Amino acid sequence: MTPALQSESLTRSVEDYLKAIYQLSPEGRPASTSEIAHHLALSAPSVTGMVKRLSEHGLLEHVPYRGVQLTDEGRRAALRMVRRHRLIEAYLVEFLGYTWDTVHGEAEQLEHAVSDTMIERMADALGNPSVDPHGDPIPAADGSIHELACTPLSDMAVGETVELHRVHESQPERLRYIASIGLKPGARLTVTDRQPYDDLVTVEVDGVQHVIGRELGHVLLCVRTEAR
Amino acid sequence: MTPALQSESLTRSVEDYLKAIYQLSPEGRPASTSEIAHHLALSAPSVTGMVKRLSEHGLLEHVPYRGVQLTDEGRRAALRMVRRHRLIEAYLVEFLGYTWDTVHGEAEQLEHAVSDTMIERMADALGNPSVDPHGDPIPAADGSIHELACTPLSDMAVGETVELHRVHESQPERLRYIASIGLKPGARLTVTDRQPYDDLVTVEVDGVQHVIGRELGHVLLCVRTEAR
DNA sequence: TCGCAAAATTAGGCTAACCTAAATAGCTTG
DNA sequence: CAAGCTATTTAGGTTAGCCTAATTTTGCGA
Repeated sequence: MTPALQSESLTRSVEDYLKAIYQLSPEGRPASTSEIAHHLALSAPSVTGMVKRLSEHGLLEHVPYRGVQLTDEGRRAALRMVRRHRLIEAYLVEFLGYTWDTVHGEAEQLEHAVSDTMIERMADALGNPSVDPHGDPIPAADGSIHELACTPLSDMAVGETVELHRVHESQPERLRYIASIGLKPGARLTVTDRQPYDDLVTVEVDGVQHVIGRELGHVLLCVRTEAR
Repeated sequence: MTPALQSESLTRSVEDYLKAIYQLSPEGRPASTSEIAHHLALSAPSVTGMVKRLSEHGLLEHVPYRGVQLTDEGRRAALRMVRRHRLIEAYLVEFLGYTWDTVHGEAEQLEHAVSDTMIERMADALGNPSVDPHGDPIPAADGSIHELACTPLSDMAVGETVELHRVHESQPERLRYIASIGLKPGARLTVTDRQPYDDLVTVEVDGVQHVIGRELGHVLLCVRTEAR
């Protein structure tokens, strides 16, 4: 393995790859070349090439034709990017009048450009929050992260009342729709109906009924509560 | 000339070149290859190569062996970068606890990464300031810039009382020294002595005398005032 | 278990930006 | 006014990161 890349010297591309691989491999399941390519909007051969370089630098392990896993060093770098991204999102909403549908793209750029010092200043200004505006947990500076156990809305039974914790979506248009029907982290909702086809569930939010399809139901991560 | 580069598509490097050339050519005097190379810490051949590309894209005019001047389009792009840089500096000092000696490097990165929207939000949060923490004027969003007529301290005569308006310096260590002797934009100082060698002038700031050499004297830009 | 489709990799190329070494243009001065 | 120094440009090469086309591997279904 080539002399370790210092954390400073990771390029933008490398940072993007590491973050993508981290997000594509929950519980350390390997990520495939085509998943990574799709996530980053690149061709598969480009990914193969970069994966080779990154594994030579000790940031990940690649078993040809089998997939890719981050090493501890790679995971550390990935979590650093996730922390940056989510803190930036939180800062933009809190201090610069952004709404949750517009922060992703801006953060995607800034996460590569901001110094560690500035990130920590932003964290301080925010009071070291534990979640970002979508409810996603913000890894600590030491790399620890506490994922709250959530269940997708689509797995909830009729009659359950739940609190919405996370909204796993980054497309602005979809986020605007979600917000428009009152769904934000912290919202309380009750499952009032469920169709035997297509995982369609009906929920009541703020006294209004909405039908939620399969795709959306997987994006809305909830925690069960007692009805109030 | 090749189809105009859209403003969005300028690379980091191109933005740096344009800003450098702008800063190296007051009143439209052409900038030389070696000046640009020195300013950007690049080799002269690299500059020749980039200059050729930029002039093909209509951002500047190059007369071989004679130097380089920005076109209107190039100047617009350069002023956009200067605006970004200075607003970012102001924002970091005002809202994130930075001091004037530490903002330059951070802004140098951020100026390439921040969206136009975010820049304008920062400007609003600051109340659309006209100068940055070093007293340098911030170009307006439309590209207009109002340079206050200043005189270097080294040109002041004994007995004059002046107000310090701009400090043309970006090296952290030097800025810390300057601040440590009470010199900040807005400071009032009186020239109490002048040596017949080396342009050494003695000034009184807050009742304390300091000897200022030639280099520093050129960096401190002042406006004459009546003694109070 | 054979054959085929999908996934992955290899081969070969391109562009932006940088570099060093070599050649040339322009200025200055004896 | 020629010699020589300096500034600049040309020539040729490198690296990172991307691409398409061709090839190879894997796994699945008949």
